[in-house]
Amino acid sequence: MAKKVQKPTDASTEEKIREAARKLFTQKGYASVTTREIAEEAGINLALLNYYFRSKEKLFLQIMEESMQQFIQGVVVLFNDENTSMDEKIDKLVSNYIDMLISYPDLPLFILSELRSNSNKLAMKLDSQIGLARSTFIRQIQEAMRAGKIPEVHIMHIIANMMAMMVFPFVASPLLKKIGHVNDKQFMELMQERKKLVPVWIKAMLKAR
Amino acid sequence: MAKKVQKPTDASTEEKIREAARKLFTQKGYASVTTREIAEEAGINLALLNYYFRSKEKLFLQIMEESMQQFIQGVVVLFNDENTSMDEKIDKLVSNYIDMLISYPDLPLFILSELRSNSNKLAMKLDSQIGLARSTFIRQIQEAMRAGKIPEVHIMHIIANMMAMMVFPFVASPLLKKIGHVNDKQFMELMQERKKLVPVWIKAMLKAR
DNA sequence: GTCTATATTCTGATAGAC
DNA sequence: GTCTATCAGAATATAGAC
Repeated sequence: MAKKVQKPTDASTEEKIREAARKLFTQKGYASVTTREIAEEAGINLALLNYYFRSKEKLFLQIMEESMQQFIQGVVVLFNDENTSMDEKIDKLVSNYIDMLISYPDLPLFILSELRSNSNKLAMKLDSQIGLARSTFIRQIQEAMRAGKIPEVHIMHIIANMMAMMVFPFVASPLLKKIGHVNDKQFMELMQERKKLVPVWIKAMLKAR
Repeated sequence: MAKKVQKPTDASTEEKIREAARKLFTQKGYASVTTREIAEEAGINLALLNYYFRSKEKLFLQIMEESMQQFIQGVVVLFNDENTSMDEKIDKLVSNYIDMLISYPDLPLFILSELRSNSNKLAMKLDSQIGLARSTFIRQIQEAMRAGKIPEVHIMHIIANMMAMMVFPFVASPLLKKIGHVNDKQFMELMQERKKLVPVWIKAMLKAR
């Protein structure tokens, strides 16, 4: 009975700030969020933010590293399983990844837009994430192409297409809701539906010529 | 011999500012751009920007209206042609739209990210654009579904999939370049390739069940 | 570790001369 | 119409007390 008695705050202050920053950055982007907002959202004082993270940018870079890992690694990890067929892998990947996106719907647009406006700051962090991804993910697909199960196209097309089918609806959600006349609840139901539909579409695409 | 003699500036000052703003906003997003930057890029003084547009936000809303029109109308206009088959429409739409995206590769990410962080300001402008889109574009597809040429799924899926295949690579270009080990030139060549590939993939997807 | 107060720079916008 | 100079407010960051 030591730790909890000493401090009335449950989650550590550092973590509270990190959580607040993650929420606001993901919702509004780096440039639109002020450090005061983050401090208020975290229920602490502005000075404390700089005490823990030294600067807005350093805090941002920490958040971005975690976010990029979540965004990219999610695609990769599942492809490391050598015991399932290509088609089974697609089923699993899509289902799990869309589940992740349903939990963090603002994640992809956040990452992609910060990657555009802050490419200089983030190039290194991106590289380290990609490094882990390249190795296993891509080899799997290229083998299937050489085996003649899939028409030969540049691997980037395949990756782009698969990511597009999973990620794009979340990136364009405000637009798609308007065009499709669906509300937030219906939209999420449609995303649930996509867990079964997208694998069918991807497999059809892969074989098309 | 009146107009050009009176003013030494070739493109009207107003247009120079608009061009500079469009360029910077699309590259970096509303919040990351300062009015001073825009003035410098336009080669004029900060005060002039406010003289012509009264405020940063008013300037932004003008740019956004034009950009959204270009982004959304491009998809729609081509679907108004009643004299071509469904498949021909897809070929034309994809080819023309990807051409547009090659000319303005930053447009989609700009619009989608501003739509997230400024949904309040932009809701009206979005509605008026969508209004024009809904009518013809969607009816065409729904007819094909009722005719049994396409499995019945929610129309939003179809729109999302088609947009995803055309737009997503441009939204995720920094990521895809890294993962696919392609440079800027190769990337654009792959986008050219997609003008022929995407229609094939879309048709395969539409028929898949 | 946490706060208040403050220094410093930046940003949007305007006043006023030409 | 275009510029210089400047204001008022906001934002990041730090100093210093507790």
